[in-house]
Amino acid sequence: MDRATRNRYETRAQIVKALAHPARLLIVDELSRHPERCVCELTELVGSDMSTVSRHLSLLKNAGLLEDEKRGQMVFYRLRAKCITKFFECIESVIARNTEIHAELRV
Amino acid sequence: MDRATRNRYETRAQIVKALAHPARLLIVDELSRHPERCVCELTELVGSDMSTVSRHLSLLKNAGLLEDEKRGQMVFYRLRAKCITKFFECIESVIARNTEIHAELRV
DNA sequence: GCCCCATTTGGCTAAAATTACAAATACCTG
DNA sequence: CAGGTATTTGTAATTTTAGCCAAATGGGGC
Repeated sequence: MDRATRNRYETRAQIVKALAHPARLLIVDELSRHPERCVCELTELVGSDMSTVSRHLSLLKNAGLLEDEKRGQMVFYRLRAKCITKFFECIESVIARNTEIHAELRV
Repeated sequence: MDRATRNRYETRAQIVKALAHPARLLIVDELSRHPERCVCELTELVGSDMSTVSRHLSLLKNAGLLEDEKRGQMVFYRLRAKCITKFFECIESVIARNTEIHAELRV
């Protein structure tokens, strides 16, 4: 495999990694249901230290999944990649199927 | 947030984490284009040690994304969650948009 | 049974991710 | 400008992940 191809998968992985955390999935989910949310609101939602949430947010932003806007002393984050929502449906279908199979094995 | 909700995002994250690696994305991509592939073929594709690839595969399988079938002394893996393909399109669109913006900043 | 081949697992090391606390920054208010 | 609030960044400890080599497992063929 050539370097370009390898780089493409590396780039993709970077974006997927940005999503690969429960707190960050929660944040993205929240932002898919609301036009925007400030750091303070998201901090309360996630329930971790604000510094931790801020890092999660900048990670998502660096991946290109969120955008931010500073208004006054607050910073508002918005979801930039709306298509992510469909991905969640796929994930849910996988979970549903996994649960089915678990149930089968149990019977 | 209650424990059930927290668990839901934890479960989702586990699946996303399974995808969050260039080699694993490559594997899933390959399996979306072919009905099945044995470990030896995937090992050659990825270009890492077979033991490493085997671990990637069992990770994806445990997440419910792949299924395997042993025939003779070989093990064949198949993609179980076809909808993942759409996710890749979304990722690609994010990458495309990121590149655009980079270009803008450069000019 | 013995040897060979494909795959998985154990054990270990190195690298990356996560988190909280503390300190810095930035902006608003009086 | 002083004080307060929202957010980010520095730092350091802990945990998780990745990778390879070597050894184990499980079939197949002679």
